[in-house]
Amino acid sequence: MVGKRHHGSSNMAVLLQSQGMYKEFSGPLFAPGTPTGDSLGSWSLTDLKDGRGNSLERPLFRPVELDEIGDDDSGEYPRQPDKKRRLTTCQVQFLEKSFELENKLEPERKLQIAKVLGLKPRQIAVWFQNRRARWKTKQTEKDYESLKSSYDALKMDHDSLVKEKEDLKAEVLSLTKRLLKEENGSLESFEPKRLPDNLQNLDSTLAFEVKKLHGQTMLCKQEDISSANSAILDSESPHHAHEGDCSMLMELNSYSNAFRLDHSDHSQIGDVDNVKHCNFLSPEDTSCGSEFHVAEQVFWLWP
DNA sequence: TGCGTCAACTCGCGTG
DNA sequence: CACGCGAGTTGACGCA
Repeated sequence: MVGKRHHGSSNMAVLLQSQGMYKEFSGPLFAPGTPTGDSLGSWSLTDLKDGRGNSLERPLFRPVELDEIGDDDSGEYPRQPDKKRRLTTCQVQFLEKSFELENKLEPERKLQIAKVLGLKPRQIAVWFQNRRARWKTKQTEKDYESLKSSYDALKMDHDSLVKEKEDLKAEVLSLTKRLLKEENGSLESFEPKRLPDNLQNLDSTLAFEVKKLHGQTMLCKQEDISSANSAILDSESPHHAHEGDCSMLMELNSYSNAFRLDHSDHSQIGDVDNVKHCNFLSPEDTSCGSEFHVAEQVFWLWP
């Protein structure tokens, strides 16, 4: 018994010091008369506060009934009754602080805490397991809230971008139609002006790459734009429009697709798929008919 | 009395 | 194979 008392007291100091809790538990530990308190020295939890800041002067142990004390697994801890009983506020607070410091429980630490709190090591292990489960649940809730707010923000961004895109699309359509009207409705008088600088650069890059990769004469030439234009303007034969030249349209739409063509077979250039690639708007968007098909290409030819 | 919380249990799995 | 852990469940308990 003497050995036990000494052991418990020194364990307490070591445990509390090692956990940085020495100061908080520096007062007398157990209320006088607590059956197990006497064996563990004169510590108490008078410095512990409850959730409202009130001092907790309850004994660390709940009072152990005499008939609860008996043999258990280790023979060293009071036998708990079969009925479930809640841990005292002080025990929970001690465990919480211990959990804050380290949410895993090494065997030696488990024994020390069990001794300090007068509980079975098994109870400490169970408490830590349940505590980890509660922590994980809360963490999951936090993660969910965080992800949800991110999702909401992204969705708002996305929605506004979609709306902006629709507005721009409508504006393009409107301006294109207006442009055609201003040209007296005659596409014949429609002369494409010079390309924007960036597109001219792109075109020369294309030419270089075509020569380099295929060692052949460039399929599409910048100087053929005028003939391409007249072909494009032939709204009755979009297929034919690509046989002569579609350099600009191809470069704008599908750089890689253009290079995948088998240049020995020029008939592929006019394939339906390639016609699609030469459109900026989706192929499904054919509500405006061939006039719009031409108009949209003209729009991109226009500086 | 219904419901939420929590200690304790069971089961399955991973690890040394 | 013992041990510890996570996940799921059970049952006691406190409260409105």
